[in-house]
Amino acid sequence: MSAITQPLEVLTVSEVAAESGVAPSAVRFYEKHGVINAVRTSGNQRRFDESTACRIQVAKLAQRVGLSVREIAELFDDLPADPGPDEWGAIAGRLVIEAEERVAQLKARLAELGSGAKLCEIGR
Amino acid sequence: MSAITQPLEVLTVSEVAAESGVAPSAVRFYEKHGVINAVRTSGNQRRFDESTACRIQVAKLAQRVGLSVREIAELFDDLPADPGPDEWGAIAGRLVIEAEERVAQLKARLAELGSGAKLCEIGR
DNA sequence: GCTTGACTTCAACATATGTTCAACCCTCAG
DNA sequence: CTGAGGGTTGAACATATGTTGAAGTCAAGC
Repeated sequence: MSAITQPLEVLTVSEVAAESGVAPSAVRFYEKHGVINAVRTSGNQRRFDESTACRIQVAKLAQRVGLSVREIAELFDDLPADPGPDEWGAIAGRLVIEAEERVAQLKARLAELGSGAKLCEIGR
Repeated sequence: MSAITQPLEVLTVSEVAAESGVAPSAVRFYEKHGVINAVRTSGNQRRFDESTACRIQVAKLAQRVGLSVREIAELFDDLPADPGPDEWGAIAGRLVIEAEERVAQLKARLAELGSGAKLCEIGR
């Protein structure tokens, strides 16, 4: 089994930043907080794999629906390096579920506020 | 037409805080940023109307789905003092729409990321 | 093997969202 | 009218999410 071990982690901070549309400082920030992962060269420079820009783009979407960086890092916790479409799909699914749950909770609590006439009286 | 002008703005900071489940400092923060409105007594103390606690509770829900305090203040911009159920309903509706729009955008962009195989490859 | 451009860390700054504290002021029940 | 309890402002602190800049190191093409 000669599985060729290709250089999977090859992108620099700037490359990832350009690919994902954020500043290099943000790339370092996301690594520090576990949203993305890097290996280091012998000279201590970060190298990222191809999936990194995708993680960042998903992270930005997640922030928009209310997830914190910590929550996003947790979401990605069991995402392997170089994930396949199936693994990405699972993460995306979980993110959508979480977002929909928040909206469902929003609706439910708004309804509560409206019915428990005492506190508030939203729509009826 | 002797419309009795009842004391509509009568609650103190602490009362609103207790009613809405946040700290008094947060109540002052929300007033400062236009999420809630106060009138002042002759001695310069804040007085809020009964709808204030409701605004705050809705604001907390809105934050959970990704709206900033500024966005929430804008949402409440055309909410009158002492709003009726109809006005509350309109605000609640707009908030739900906004939240659902964000989730829809999340789904759409996740789909884009998955289809434009070049960038990412989420689920297929 | 150099030089130049990119990378490193660390600290300071910036904004958003609050909390805490000190010093002072108002309100209202008795 | 007075005093206790709560309100006021402002500054400092705290956390989250980044950006900027300085001082020094690495990488890679010539």
